[in-house]
Amino acid sequence: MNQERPTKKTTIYDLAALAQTSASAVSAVLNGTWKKRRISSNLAEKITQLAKEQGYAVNMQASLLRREKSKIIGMIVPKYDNRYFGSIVETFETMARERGLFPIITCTRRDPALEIEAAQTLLSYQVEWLVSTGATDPDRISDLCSQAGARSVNLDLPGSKAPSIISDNFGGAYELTRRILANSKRKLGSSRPLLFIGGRGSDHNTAERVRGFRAAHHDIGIAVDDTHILASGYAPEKAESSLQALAASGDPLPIGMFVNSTISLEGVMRWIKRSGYYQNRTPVIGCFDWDPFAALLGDEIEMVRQDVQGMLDAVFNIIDEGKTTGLLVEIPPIFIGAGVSDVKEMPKPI
Amino acid sequence: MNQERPTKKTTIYDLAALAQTSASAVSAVLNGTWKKRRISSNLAEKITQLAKEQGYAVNMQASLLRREKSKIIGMIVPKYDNRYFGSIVETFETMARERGLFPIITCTRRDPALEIEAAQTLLSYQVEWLVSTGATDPDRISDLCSQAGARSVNLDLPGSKAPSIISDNFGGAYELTRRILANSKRKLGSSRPLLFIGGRGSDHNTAERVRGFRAAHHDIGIAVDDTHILASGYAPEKAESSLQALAASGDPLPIGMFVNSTISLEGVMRWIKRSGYYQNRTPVIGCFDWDPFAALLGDEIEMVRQDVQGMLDAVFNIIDEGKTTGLLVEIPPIFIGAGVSDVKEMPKPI
DNA sequence: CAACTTTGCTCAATCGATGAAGCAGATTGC
DNA sequence: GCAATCTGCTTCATCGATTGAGCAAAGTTG
Repeated sequence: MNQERPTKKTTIYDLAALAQTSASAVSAVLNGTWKKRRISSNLAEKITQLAKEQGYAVNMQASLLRREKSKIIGMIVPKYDNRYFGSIVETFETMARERGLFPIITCTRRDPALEIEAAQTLLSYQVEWLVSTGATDPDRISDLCSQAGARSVNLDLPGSKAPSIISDNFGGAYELTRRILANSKRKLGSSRPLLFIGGRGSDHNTAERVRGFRAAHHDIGIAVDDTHILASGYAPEKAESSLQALAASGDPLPIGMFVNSTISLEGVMRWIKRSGYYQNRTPVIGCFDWDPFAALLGDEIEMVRQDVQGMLDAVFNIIDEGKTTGLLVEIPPIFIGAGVSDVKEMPKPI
Repeated sequence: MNQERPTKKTTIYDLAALAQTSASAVSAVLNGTWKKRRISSNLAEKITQLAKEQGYAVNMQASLLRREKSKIIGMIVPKYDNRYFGSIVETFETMARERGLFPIITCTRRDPALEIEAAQTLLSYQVEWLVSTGATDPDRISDLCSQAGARSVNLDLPGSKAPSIISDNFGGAYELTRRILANSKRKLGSSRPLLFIGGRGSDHNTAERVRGFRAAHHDIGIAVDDTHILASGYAPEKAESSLQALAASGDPLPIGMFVNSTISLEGVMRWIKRSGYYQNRTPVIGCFDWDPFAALLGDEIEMVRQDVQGMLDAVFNIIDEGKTTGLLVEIPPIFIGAGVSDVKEMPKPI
């Protein structure tokens, strides 16, 4: 069954020859404009039949070259190794397809140089829109896009040169902190300040979450210990070594933690298990992100789930309307399991 | 900063006009063939400079139309919602790029119709190779590919019309079962048959794993209870409801389980927690797949990690060599944490 | 200095699909 | 019965990049 297959691809010219007609008739039939172009349904049927037999597939390169719109939408994503990005990508693909757009996704492994290169490649493929997810330098990408006549949208991390859709990091962190503090009080009788761990202090999201974290402490009159804000990176190892270092300093660790992502949580849980620091009583933990297994890891892990569907609804809303103003949309994250939350200062999107 | 941007894209003709030269000189300079084509480095520099200033990006559609090879490689993947597929996709992208290939990945959400449609779309984009990961009907896809003059490779689930790379499901399941049985004996004193849960009985991988599961039982002289093989699907809910149904039947559940994937494990863990069936003593569990949080879920979860890097090395080995014979390569999975394993009957790949 | 070679470029065809324009032949209107 | 309209196609230019062929000018050789 595996002959050497130099099978030259069937083109509309081949089909035209077979059907004794012209290439343009074939083209019209196969792209659905044949009624408009007054091709008889007789010929249409014949051509369709032949195309099926020959396993004809349009050459997109040729087709797109001729058309004005590519109907291609690109996405840049940092990693595929957690549920958040996985879900973003899967939802994005589905929603793009629903709109007749062809999604091309590219993973840049948090490498700034690769982000730029990937953006350029996607632009070469004539994407009409480029969604930069968690990009280090979204404005640079927006510039490239506008040079190439493509539109861009930022997701997860905001930029100033394109519409940006992000989680309400401040509001979410405020509420999450409030809950961890409440759990901690319930469990231990008194309210004590929490540890903040994970993320990069320099990025917008982490900064906003730290702000929410501080605000929640402030509002119930607890002082935050600045040495207990450990935003040293996203990798699990970073979280592990930060905890290790802090524990080694002799400073007693807080019994409650705000973990900035599931990736960091991985490191935190591993350290807790390995170090035995907390012995049998595990700390009260909250995580700004969600993972099904992490959610099962003990009773006191409070998780905020970012509203991926909501965020992508907002992204495609912008795309559908063709907006390009630099607006910032904040989507409230979802608190799972627990009852109704009365988050204050949580601005409604749009 | 957001003018209405009808910015027509810069073409080689625009650059040619600006540089007072011909389009073909511009083309030669920008695609690196200018030495071969005897363009002076003077002109080359001038054109390069202009291209940079104008933010020129080659139009891939035009370029690919003219070329013979597209250098595009497609991948079809069922889901992005677990570490296994996430890691496959990320590794695949990296390895493709290393080879100067442009990866296009598409997610089909385990929908057979979407698989075919996606394959066709990718072929329209002139992919040279198509890697079908976990496809329901890989042979159908191989047929489409060979009609279109593209090559195909199957990953994770085997087919008969293209080279297939899969985990050594039999060997892995045999060893995993052996370990669960050993753990169970250590914990409970006696060896009792396990429960097999998750996956689709009809798919190759599940069938092979059941075979390994049976063989391991057989080899230590324990009979497998056929009603304890629950391969009712991949979704977490399927696992949950199967367990619920089995428990409701009055039949006491085994105290050891072979869970066929992390997705199923999600349902299993949820059911165990919700139902309270096992009360405080959790069953001895093994999972044919790996997840960092699941690995932290208790002490007795034995996990096999599929060797993604090894599998993709094999995939690209085939691609690099241009092989098309229908060989089947089985890659041994990795047992983590535990010491050296003495798996018998584990055939070496290739 | 005539005959070659080399240098540095341009011309024009081409890839496959698309769609505006046009052209026969059939049909309708008055 | 002749113009106007309609039907059902075909012709051809076009999208942007690539590349074989070719050409003029400069340089080399004997």
